[in-house]
Amino acid sequence: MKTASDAEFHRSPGPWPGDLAPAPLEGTAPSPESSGPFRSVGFTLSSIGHAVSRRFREILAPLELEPREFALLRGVSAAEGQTQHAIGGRLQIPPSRMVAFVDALEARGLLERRLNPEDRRTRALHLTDAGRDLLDRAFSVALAYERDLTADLGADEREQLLDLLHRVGARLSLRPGVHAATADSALADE
Amino acid sequence: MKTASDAEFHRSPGPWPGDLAPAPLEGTAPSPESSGPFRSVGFTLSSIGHAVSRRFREILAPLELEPREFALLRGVSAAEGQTQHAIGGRLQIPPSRMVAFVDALEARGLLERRLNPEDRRTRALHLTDAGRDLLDRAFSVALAYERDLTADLGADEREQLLDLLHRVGARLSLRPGVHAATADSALADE
DNA sequence: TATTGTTATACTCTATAACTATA
DNA sequence: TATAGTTATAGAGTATAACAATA
Repeated sequence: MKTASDAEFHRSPGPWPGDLAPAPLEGTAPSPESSGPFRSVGFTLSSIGHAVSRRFREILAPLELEPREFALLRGVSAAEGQTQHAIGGRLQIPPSRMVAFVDALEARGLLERRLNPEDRRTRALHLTDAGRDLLDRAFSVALAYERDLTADLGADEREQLLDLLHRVGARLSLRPGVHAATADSALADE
Repeated sequence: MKTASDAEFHRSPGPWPGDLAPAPLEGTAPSPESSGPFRSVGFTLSSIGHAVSRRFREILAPLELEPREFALLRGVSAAEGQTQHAIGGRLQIPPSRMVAFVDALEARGLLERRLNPEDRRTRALHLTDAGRDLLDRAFSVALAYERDLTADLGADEREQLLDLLHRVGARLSLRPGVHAATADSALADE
């Protein structure tokens, strides 16, 4: 049993260990269109997803913003004035982690905690003008990145890709255990 | 400047911070520019890649094998008898990390270090029978997972997906800096 | 002097749980 | 008694550098 959410703000599950072809390490460079006869969708998805995240982190770096900080600014922007608890809950950030994130962004003047006279335990989060400004810039960076990523795709291909991805993604949201693809079944025949 | 490789055995770049639609947290999206169903390829790739990795870790867990350990076993299997240094180099595992990984797998009797009389600094890595056995089982689990992931796709759709993914992936292997999509450009117009 | 493998150290990240102040 | 936010603590993971043995 997993304890709780293992969603966005939690530790990454780590990389995929390589393609399924038995001996890909010899010979030529790991070029994307290498001569492998079998290419795993799982491997490809995992490594491209990894690369997409890494690159996004890189292009966001000049704004001195981590992806998760971007996400938090977005979360505040989308629910301005809500409590730290509520916003953290939506992003599945544990309370104790929220403190550090908000501290850092508040210290940079990007958002602020406001006291609520009606419930003096809570802190309402608001973006500052600087925060809104930076969030706008981060958005435009993210949009440029998105355009760049899909620059070689026609509009129809882009839709096709998203459709196929969602169909694969739908397989993943099924609960584990009802699948044949667990190592338990491999253990069974030992 | 990055120090060196940030490939498979290094810390994950972390999750994508959410889709690009400005206000996705409320009930229905009152998004002004991207009316409704704008879905970012970057977001989708990142989150599905994440989910694929996480699930793979889960289905491998009954074998008491982490994805990276699976990768290392594969690496040894593909280059049996080569030095720890050489195999680690191919998988881009820093030397000091190799020690711990090999220690753990050797302690479980899955691989062994053999001394090389011709160069007594080096350790040649070999799989044991148990290691080969476990690797086989891990492979069959990975193949079942792959089949499950793509169960809703026809053979042609599968090829199409891989093709589209590789075309997006090709955008990522370009060096950063030559892109328009860096936050530097957003900084420029402040 | 360079290289292979090892060990040691320091640092980051984060999960957990105590703690406070309110309610 | 329960909740919002904070602080403290401990543990995992890992990058870096020092190190020993060998070339």
